[in-house]
Amino acid sequence: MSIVETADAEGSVSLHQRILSDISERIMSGAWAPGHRIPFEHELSAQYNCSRMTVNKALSQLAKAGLIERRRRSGSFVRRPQSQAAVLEIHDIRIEVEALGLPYRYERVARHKRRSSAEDRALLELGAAGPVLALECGHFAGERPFAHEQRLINLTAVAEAADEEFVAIAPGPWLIGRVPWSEAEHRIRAVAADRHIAAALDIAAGAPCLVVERRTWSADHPVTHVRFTYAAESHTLVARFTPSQG
Amino acid sequence: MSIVETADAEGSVSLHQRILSDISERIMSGAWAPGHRIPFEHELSAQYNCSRMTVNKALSQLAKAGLIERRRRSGSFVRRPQSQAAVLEIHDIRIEVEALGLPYRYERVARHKRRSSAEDRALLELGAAGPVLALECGHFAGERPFAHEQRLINLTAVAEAADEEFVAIAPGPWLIGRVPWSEAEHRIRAVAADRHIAAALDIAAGAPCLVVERRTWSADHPVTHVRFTYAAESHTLVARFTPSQG
DNA sequence: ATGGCGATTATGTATATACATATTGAAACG
DNA sequence: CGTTTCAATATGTATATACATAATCGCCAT
Repeated sequence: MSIVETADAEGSVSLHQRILSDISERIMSGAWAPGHRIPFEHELSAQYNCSRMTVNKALSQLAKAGLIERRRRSGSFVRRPQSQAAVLEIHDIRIEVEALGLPYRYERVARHKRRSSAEDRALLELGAAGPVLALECGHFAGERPFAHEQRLINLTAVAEAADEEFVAIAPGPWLIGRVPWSEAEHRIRAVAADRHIAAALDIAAGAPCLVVERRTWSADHPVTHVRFTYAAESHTLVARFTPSQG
Repeated sequence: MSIVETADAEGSVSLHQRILSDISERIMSGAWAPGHRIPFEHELSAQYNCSRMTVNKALSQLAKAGLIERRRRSGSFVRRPQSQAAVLEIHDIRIEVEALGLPYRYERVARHKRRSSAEDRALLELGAAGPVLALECGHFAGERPFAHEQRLINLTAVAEAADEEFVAIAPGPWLIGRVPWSEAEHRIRAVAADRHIAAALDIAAGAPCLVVERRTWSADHPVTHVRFTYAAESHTLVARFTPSQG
């Protein structure tokens, strides 16, 4: 999320947004270095000839975005960037494939309904035993395998999934829109392909693969755990930067 | 950035924040599904017995966070989640290592000052030729190699780097705080270790590695390009979720 | 010196009010 | 019947005002 929304498209930006982008620019350009005290609210309201509330709106947003730190009685200060946070966009695989200009094909490989094993519960971070749906799917770009999907769905949280075959539709798009998620966690790592994955992706066993695992919660209930495995050549994750706090 | 900042620690939350978290919870839990019209500002201000401005503050934040969409004359509606965006925190390697409870060691392997080659310019997305500093560094966790760093610094943008040996301090921490960055781009992928990397990380050639590349700009000038290579077992990137707009 | 205390100051939150703006629905008109 | 116009409505922005809260400075007494 960019802080300054519709940056000077024309002259039709609100005052507090102009104040925000003015200050934000001075920080980004380095004119106001970390630690620098930016003008007090009453000074800015005099400069811009507006009320303190308007300035306050701009500065509050800058503080929430982590660009400045506000201290009562002392003023507002440019923050030192702490941890770099990048926004990683994780799209539906169909969209990723089609962005490459290749035809997308989906295939359901396997589907098992079972009582959750200890391993299932570990993956889903599930406390008690209950029914789960285990799925294995292939995603293709043209003729080549693009990604292999191994997914667990917590049927206690998403009972309707038990009646879905997932032949015509992939579980990802099926879940999106049906289940409101509140939280998710991604783990990204490199692995060597085991025999199973090697066969699925049509690569040599031991070849490097990128693994993206996602665990999703909805209102504190585990919903799904999915592991996507990509052959090394086929995929690069791109993350754009956000100047955020630490 | 979580939308509800200090969620009900005690009763000491501001009213607009309570309104925000009330609504946010109803959306997250699915009680208010995508497309649902949430109460008008004047209705909420009656419910909470507060002014419309207070409600407006809460709803504006929800809109900016992408949870709701506001339409003049029609009201505010729960948005359908579009693209999933996760926040990827990329820390300094020292911090990552120490988080594992292992002693951290840094080592500068090589340092070359040169006129930028065509490859350098491609990596930095640099237009004209100019001096660059090429660095190669090792990061160790205990006795084991943890990550290998290959870095280019654009000396046109960061002239002072020419006088730094980078023996005592790693280029990452050196650059942070000295150069205000405004933008960065990350590329994450899996590769097979070539002989050079294999030797540096003390792994077999062809073994899978996680590569994180980062390109950084400051006020539209390319500053640095860095490639971190991790042995597969040593590292997993963790990304937390943000319910963001698309 | 030093420890406490009150005054000062900047931010944090909330209010009532005002007018602008976009959009919709209905009435008026050709 | 279709089009234009207009009023109603919800949000968007800005104001002046008020009081709360936290942090700091300086004064004063010990």
